[in-house]
Amino acid sequence: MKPETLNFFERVYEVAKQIPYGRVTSYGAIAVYLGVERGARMVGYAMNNAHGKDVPAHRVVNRKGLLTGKHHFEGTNLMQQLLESEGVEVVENQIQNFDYVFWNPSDALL
DNA sequence: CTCTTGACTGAGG
DNA sequence: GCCTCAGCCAAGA
Repeated sequence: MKPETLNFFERVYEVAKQIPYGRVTSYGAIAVYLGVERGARMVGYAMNNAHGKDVPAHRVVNRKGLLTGKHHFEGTNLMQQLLESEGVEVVENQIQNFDYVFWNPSDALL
């Protein structure tokens, strides 16, 4: 697999798929890992297109650990349920102990 | 080609 | 710590 040949979206998917169980990361972290430090929004944009793929989009939140993309999931709290089923505590769309469950691709895939 | 729209982020008040 | 503003890049109309 040559990431350079993959489309931006596909690269985002590859990173998202590598997020460990029970962990989460941010759009910005993925963007930085992809070399597009200013492309955090593009990551979210890609996630929108990730629907229907094997991409754990529920493990990707904004830098505050807020489930800003929950409205893109079915129902009103599916995203939160998925996270809690993995052991991630979520209250009011806000991930608890965010620093603890946060997974930095640039650090893990170093 | 130009304009709008975001699942974002960092800086400033 | 919260709110607002502006920059950011890609895709679609």
